[in-house]
Amino acid sequence: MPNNLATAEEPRLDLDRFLPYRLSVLTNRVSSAIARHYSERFGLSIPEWRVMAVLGSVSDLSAREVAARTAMDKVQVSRAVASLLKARRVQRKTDPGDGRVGRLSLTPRGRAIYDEIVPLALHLEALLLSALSGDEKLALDRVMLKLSRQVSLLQATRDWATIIHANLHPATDR
Amino acid sequence: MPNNLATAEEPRLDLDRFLPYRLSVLTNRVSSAIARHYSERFGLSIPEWRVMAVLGSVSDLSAREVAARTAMDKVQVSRAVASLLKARRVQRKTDPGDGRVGRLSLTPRGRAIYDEIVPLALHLEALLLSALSGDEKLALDRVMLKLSRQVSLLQATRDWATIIHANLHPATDR
DNA sequence: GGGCGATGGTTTCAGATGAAACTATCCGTT
DNA sequence: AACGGATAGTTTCATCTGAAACCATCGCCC
Repeated sequence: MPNNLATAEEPRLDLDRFLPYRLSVLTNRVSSAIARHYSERFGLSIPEWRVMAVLGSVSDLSAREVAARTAMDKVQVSRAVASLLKARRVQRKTDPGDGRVGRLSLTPRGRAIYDEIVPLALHLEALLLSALSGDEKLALDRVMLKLSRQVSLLQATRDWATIIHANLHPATDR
Repeated sequence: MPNNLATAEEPRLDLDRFLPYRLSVLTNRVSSAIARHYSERFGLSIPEWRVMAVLGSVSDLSAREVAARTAMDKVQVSRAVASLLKARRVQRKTDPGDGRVGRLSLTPRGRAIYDEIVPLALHLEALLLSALSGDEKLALDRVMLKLSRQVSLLQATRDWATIIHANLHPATDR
């Protein structure tokens, strides 16, 4: 059995088999390998790259919309955009109908970088995935979807932590 | 096909299907949900919790050994340990045979917290995994192992980025 | 058309983080 | 036993990050 729970009669925690920990280690290693790459070659941070990635496929988004599509918060987006503006990689035009909103798009310079990064990113992904069989890739896809949905569900549950805690300690709360 | 690469005849990047991105979003959501929990209830950061988690199952480790087992670097461990020492959750005894080395272990107070957290952590993991079938759990386990090994392999490759880049642009390097 | 709550976005401040410098101890060599 | 390089661990410094405060504009209501 792969997870701790399966054998959890007497509670025992082995970090190496604990899913949140494994996820975190794997992700950090993947991210930092890739980040180093983006950064060395293009001086892009991950937030900046994410903003460029979405603007590369859909233009004229507001910062709010970029945030929604990248799972970043508005502060992160604001900072990434500020830096990209300074480097003339994206441009902002105030929305004609709403003075608060800035419509963002790649400049030609930004587009050139985008066009160079995309094959690179895909190649990196392919290298990673080359360790998996076709079935495993499909399974990974499905499992990640399910886990994502499950996290959303759990987060949406009001007072998740409390509920869990109540489950574990039915009568006493501290 | 689940990944971008499979359809990469004309390079196109959809962030939502890009593995490193998906991993990162999923992990961050899992981690921050859990971190909020540890932090609210016990005033523990993730690094601190990791240190406690390994000391809970193996005592008298050095900071170096803790780092190795948690995939943290020595600075992170040093800071986490400093904070745990101050809170009297772990204790350090200088190694009798080597004055540089501190042997770390949980104090009774630390052990009490550990004993309270472990079932909680396992329960959280179980909630997450409850979205998956048995087969899917096994597949997840296998796939994560393979991906981890692949990342190691790629990182071990000298000058990974350069090699990739060379593959993509056989003749010109900027 | 003048307030007023809501929304888009930025700035500030304080704590977290990483890289590199630093300290202390150790071990092998002479 | 003294030097020099290696190792354990800490501190410093500069950057990053997140939360909350902030500013501007908007849409609604009177």
